[in-house]
Amino acid sequence: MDVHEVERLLRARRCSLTPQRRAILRYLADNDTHPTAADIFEAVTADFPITSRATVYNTIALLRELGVLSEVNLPGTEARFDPNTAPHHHLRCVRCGQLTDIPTDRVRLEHDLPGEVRSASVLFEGVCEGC
Amino acid sequence: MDVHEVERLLRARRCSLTPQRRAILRYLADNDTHPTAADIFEAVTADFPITSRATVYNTIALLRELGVLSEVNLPGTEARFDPNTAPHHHLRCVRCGQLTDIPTDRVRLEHDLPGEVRSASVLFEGVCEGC
DNA sequence: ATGCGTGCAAATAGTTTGCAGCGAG
DNA sequence: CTCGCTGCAAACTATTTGCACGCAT
Repeated sequence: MDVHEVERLLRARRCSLTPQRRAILRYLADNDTHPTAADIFEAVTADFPITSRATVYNTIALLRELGVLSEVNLPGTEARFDPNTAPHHHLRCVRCGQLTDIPTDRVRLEHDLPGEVRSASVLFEGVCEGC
Repeated sequence: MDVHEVERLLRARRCSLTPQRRAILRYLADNDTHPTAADIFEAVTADFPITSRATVYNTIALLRELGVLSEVNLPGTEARFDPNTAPHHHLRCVRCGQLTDIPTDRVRLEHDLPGEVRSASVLFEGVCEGC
């Protein structure tokens, strides 16, 4: 996620570039840790102290509308967010719980589904390299 | 999900076969609609009126422990449950929102991930046959 | 009989909303 | 200056928990 591109998109929409939004963008840019809303709130509060949960949720919703943030849901966990909106897959480590992005070129996927299939994402479960 | 097999598993664990649990099992058996906890509560209440949400959640947790029920999480929706615990994939229709099971033999999946990969499930997004 | 499972209600967690005032453009 | 954005707090939704009683075994 490129901060400047997002700022451009926000301006095009006549949305304000408030300090809170900047702080959230700064935290999310190139963040591959799949933070929860609470993670974002905590990090942004440390950066720009006066920020409320509501603003974090509002901004998440806005970024999702702009198509620069995607939501990842896994069984048994809260929603997580991913500034990487290019198609990619995920590996969840069954040992440490960490979620890792997997580029599409490391996976070959074929199917014979009828109709129009627009996208496909794979969730792998296994042991990650760190474990 | 076979009701009789589950009842056997429950007995093996010395768990009671209460009317509420039977009603829940009856509803879930061969149910491919991926119901939410609220769907289950509603359906079971119609079948066996005296059932509380807590019992539905307790039973869901129990069935998950037994490995006969799996949880499916999609962005922007509550948790859904699937009595089909064999490996399979999903197709979410972008038009009607419906979630359909896709058998593994309709998909070919290869990857070069290091380490031990135990399972992989694909979420397709597209237009389903009905639409 | 005896203990697990139940309903109920309250607690908790995550998220959304209403509103008045502030601040970005 | 003006309207969108914010913080706050309350509302809401989904889920979990504590407890006393009742029912399956």
